[in-house]
Parts: sequence; structure tokens; C-alpha cells
Amino acid sequence: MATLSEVAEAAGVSPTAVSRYLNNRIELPQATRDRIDAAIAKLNYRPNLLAKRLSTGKTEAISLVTPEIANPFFAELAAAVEAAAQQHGYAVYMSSTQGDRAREIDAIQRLQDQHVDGLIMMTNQPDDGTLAALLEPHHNVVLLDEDIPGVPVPRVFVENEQGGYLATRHLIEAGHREIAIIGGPQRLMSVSERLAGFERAMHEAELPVRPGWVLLGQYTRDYGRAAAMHLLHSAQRPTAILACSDYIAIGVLQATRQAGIDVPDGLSLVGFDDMPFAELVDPPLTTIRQPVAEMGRVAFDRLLAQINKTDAEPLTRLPVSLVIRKSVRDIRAT
Amino acid sequence: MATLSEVAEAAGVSPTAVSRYLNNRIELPQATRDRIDAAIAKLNYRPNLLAKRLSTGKTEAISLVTPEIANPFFAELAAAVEAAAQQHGYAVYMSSTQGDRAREIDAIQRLQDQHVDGLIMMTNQPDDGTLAALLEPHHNVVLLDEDIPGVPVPRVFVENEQGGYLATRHLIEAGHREIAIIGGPQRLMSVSERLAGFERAMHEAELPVRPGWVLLGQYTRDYGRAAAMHLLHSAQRPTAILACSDYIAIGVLQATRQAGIDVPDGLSLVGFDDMPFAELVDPPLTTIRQPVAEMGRVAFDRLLAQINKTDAEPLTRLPVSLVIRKSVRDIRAT
DNA sequence: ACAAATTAGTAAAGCGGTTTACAAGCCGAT
DNA sequence: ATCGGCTTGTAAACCGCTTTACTAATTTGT
Repeated sequence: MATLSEVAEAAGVSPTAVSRYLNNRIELPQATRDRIDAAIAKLNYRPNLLAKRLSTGKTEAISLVTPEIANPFFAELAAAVEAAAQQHGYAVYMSSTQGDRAREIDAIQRLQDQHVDGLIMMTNQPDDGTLAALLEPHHNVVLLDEDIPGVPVPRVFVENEQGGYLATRHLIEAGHREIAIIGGPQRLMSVSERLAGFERAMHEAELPVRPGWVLLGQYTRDYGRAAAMHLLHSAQRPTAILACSDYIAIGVLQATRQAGIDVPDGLSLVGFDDMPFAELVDPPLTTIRQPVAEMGRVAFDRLLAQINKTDAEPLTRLPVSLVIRKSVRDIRAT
Repeated sequence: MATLSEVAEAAGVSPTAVSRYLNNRIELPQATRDRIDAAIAKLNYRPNLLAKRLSTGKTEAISLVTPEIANPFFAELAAAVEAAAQQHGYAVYMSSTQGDRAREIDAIQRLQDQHVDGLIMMTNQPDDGTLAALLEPHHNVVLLDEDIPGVPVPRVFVENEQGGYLATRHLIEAGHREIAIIGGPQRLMSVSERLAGFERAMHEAELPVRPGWVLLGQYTRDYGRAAAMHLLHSAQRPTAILACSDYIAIGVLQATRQAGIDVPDGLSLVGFDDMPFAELVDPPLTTIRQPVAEMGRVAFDRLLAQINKTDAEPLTRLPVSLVIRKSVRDIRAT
């Protein structure tokens, strides 16, 4: 592997000249440039990244922390971030934390250790302050999808409240009055916001929000199934359920199957996220779509701005939209 | 950020001593060790990875190249690789190539540039020799899931032939005799192997393989739909289809819906991969399961062996299994 | 024609570790 | 008393690039 000095020698100039030429920090006459180019070609020179990094302190890499890369939602997000990063010449270092706090801390550590220039952080569990404290001294971080309160960095979220509102409105407009909501961990921002949207729509329609019909637990299929089971076996059953994630919705669907209830005829259901499988399940799921690709792109843009010390928008809210499929039945006709 | 020299000074020893102590290349008396440890703690010293990497030429990172990280199959594989890498202290750089040859080359380039210590390569399009030539000089590479012929590196594949065989046998045992197969690009190893398994089962049962019922195109939903459309509209229709991927199977399902044919009553269907959505679709898909997590783990193990110059198994074939759900109907009873 | 300004570079000091080669001090054995 | 061999280190080169500070040669302005 040829080095810069070897190239310089072959071209009859100093290493400095070659370095500066390659980094566009000097204007050289055509003749000199040709000699250098020739030397580079002849030696098949490629700059040693490791050396460059040590010298500049920049890594041209960012870290992407997701709870679980195998989850299609995060995988899509990761793909979008990676595409944006690639365009700007950044490599992406991935880590799935599996909801493990230690791994999240690890990832932040790597930022401290100059392993990467920046960090896009997604988490799916409430922070007890640990993460916030660790993140506090860093500016080159972006929070994506879910909040970690008290960290002075840009955030990229979706209009969760609006999503909850749209979904609930859709149910109400289909004639539903007995609506339950199943969501993830109560302390998660996305959950409380979606719930707020639900409540706004209910109040607007002068419908009561029954405490027993607000079930907050986990963003998982299992929780969705358990919660739905509970609802379906209680004395009074809702006619519709708003699931705060498509995973939860899938769980609900399992429960209805088990209970012998048809969706949408016996129960209407709206999901959240529009995961790739949402249109494949039976029935195809009416759900709230998040602009996943855009979230990834915007998150990277914000991070790049932070890395370059340009001021980034502190909070970006991306719009959601209702995707109507077949899991909601209009019961006004009845 | 404190440096090694500062630690050395604070501990009253030379930088060499500290470096060697930290890397377990020297035995020091307790007193000295305590002084060094105290200095490290006091200065909150963390070794600079960039410097270490330049010095040692090792990066403690590997690169994972997938066609498309948003695809759940690759995402799961990536998750498994990442988990294994994490355990051994390796970071993982991800790149999705989107089937773009230039991006694949890019990734190999990064290996050459010592960006990473090793490379796990997945591709989903036949190689014209370009990749093979680029990969040839490298030993620290592992090919996963799909072959690139002529590269002298370890490979980790599944028993594709056996998968094709199992799926076909299952259909034959359910009484099917008119079986079509829809697969990905003909030149892809996985395709030809799965086809070979199909043919073996057919021959064994003394059933003819009709050329018009072997449709090889893309591993996509769209191709699956188009191919199924074609089959369903021809004069003679198969009673069963073997789809060489679950994506293709989904496409087939779309086509049957459009054509008003019920699965499994009007047509039996077996998929391949057992993607997460396979059990969620309607009807739940009978399919061939690949041991995704194990594939990722084994691939990393092989790569690690290569990096450490221990000889790795040149070819590993992981077993597949049939997962019976509801997309195949036994027509013998008819 | 001569100073000033520009052009076309260079030498050398980092960046923060690792590693090779070498050495002082001390001990036990001869 | 001396030799060899451990123990406990150290000095300095090196990894390959970037960058600051500087200069010789050439052009421009007057």
C-alpha cells in the first residue's frame, strides 16, 4: 500500500503539497497536478483513512442506535438514515440495544471516544435520567422518534397527537362511540401524545373516555393480545379499538381470532405506524402512517448540521396520515 | 480529554509502561499498577481509538453488506451478526447496496482502505466477475446466504436444495400433481438449488416438470404477482405453487385475490424464508424456515476465524425446516 | 529598476497511541 | 567479587496524514 510520501517522492514534490492538493487547500499549476495525478495512478495510491482520522479527529462516520434492528419500523428508519449518510460520505455504525440500558450507554461512550462524529438515538423505554446525563455534554446528537427529556439536542418526531386524533376521528365518523385504546409504556412520549389525540377527539365528540378502556403497557404483540383479551372478556365490550402500534394491532387480531370475533364486523381496529405487513394481514389494517423515510433523512440532516456547528431546528414534527384499509366497519348503516 | 502521556506523567512512569500495562504486555508490581490506575481514574482517561487504530492497523470493526436492510430477512440477519459482533467487541458498519453494484464495490473498497477488519457480504444479484475479482485478494471476507463464485473465502449458506425438496414433497403428499414453481433470478445459486430440490421431489414422485411452470425472474412481490397472474390465466392451471421466497408468495396471494381464487381451497401455496409476516398473512403461509439467527452468528464466527488467521470451515450449510400453516390444502380427500 | 505582492511550494511539528531495542538494579550462584 | 538472569522499567522510532509557519522565485505596480 503506497503512502502519501511515496506519491510525493514519485511526483517530485513534498508530502505537504500532495496532501493539500488532495484536500483542495492549494492551487497548483497544471504541470504539477499532472505529475501528482500520474504518481497516484501509478502507485495506485489510496489515502489511509486511519491516519487521516487521527490527524483530523474526524471519523466521517455516525452511529445509529436502535432498540432492535430486526423490527421493520426501525429497519426502515435505519435504511433511510443510511441512504442519507451514504450520500454525504458518512459511514453508519449500527447498534441494536435490545432495550438494554448498558448497550445504550456503550453507544454514547463510543461517541465520547471519537469513534464517530455523531449519534442518532432511538430508544423505546423511558429514561430515568441516566441517558440524559450522559448525553448532556454532547451537541452532535439527534433524538429520533422518541424523546429523552432534558437533553439539549435536536429532535425529530412525528405528529403523534394528530395521529391519535385522526385515528379516533375516523372511528367516530364510522359511528363508533365505545372506543378503547391500547398503547405502550405510559411514560413514553409517543404514548402520551397519541393518547392525548385520542382524548381530544373523544371530547370533541362529547364521548366519555372510560378509564378501564385505556390500557397502557408495552408496544408489543403480546401486550396487544393480552389487553384485547381483557377487553373482549369484560362485561361491556368496546366496538372499536385504537392500537398505538401495528404490533399491538396484530396482537389484537390474534385475540379476536381466538375469541371468534370478526374484524371488522365484530370489532373495528385502527393501528399505528403502517408497517410493511399492515396491508398483508387479515383484514388489511387501517392505520396511521408515519413518514419513515423522511424521518430518517431529516434526522441525518439535523445531525449533519450539528456536526458542522450550523444551528439545526431544535424540534421537527413530521406529519402522519390515515391509511384506510379494511379493519374498520361503518356501523351507522346498522 | 486526557492522553496516555498525561497519565504516565501523573503516575510517574513512562508512556510505554502505561501502554503495555493497559494491553497486558507487561507485569508490573502492585504499587506501580495502583499509581497508574489512580492516574487513569483521576484524569478520567480513555484511550483514543483513532490513535490506537492507526498504530495497530486494526479497527475492531467489521462491515456488513446487505442488499436492503429494510427487508426483514436481511434485517434479522443483520441483527444476529451485530449481536455476535458486539459480544466480541466488534463494531458493525452497515451498508445497504440496493442491488447497486457501485455500492458493493464501495464496501469492498472500504475493506481495502482498512476501514474495517473484515466483511460479511450478502448480495442478491448474479456477479459478472467484477466482485469476484475485487474480493479475490482478501481473505477476511465471508459470503453469506448467496454465492459469488470463484472467491476463496468461507461461505455460509442454507440447505436450499433440501428446502425446495421439502416444500415440494409437502405439496405432493397433500395430493398435488400439478405444481408450478416461481423463483428469483435464474443465475442465483439459491434459485437454482431450490429448483433442483423441486425437481428431485418431482422426479421421485414420477411427476413431470413442465417448462412453462418454472417461472424464474425476481425475488420480489411484483414478480410473484405477475408470474402468478400468468399461471392463473393460462389454459391449464397448477393446483399448487412453490414460491421461492415469501415475498414472491405475497405477490402470488395478491394475484389470487385479484383473480378471485381462494388459497388454499383453489390453490395451494408454499413460501420460502419464513419471514416475520408469514404467519400474519391470510392465510398464514406454509413455508420453509431458514435459521436466520444462526446464519448471522455462524457468519460472524467464520469471519472472526479468518481475521485471526485460524482456518475457518470453507462451506457451512445450515438446515432448513418446513413450517406448516394454512396455505396448503390436502386434495386427496376430494 | 526596485519594493511589494503573489505564486508555488517546503520543513517540521503534531495527532495519540504501540513497539522495538535497550538498560539499570537487584538477586542468587559460583 | 563477579557473572548471568530476572524484574522493572525507558527512549525513541513509527503508523500516515494534516497543518502551521515559513521561504524562494516570480510577477506586478509605480
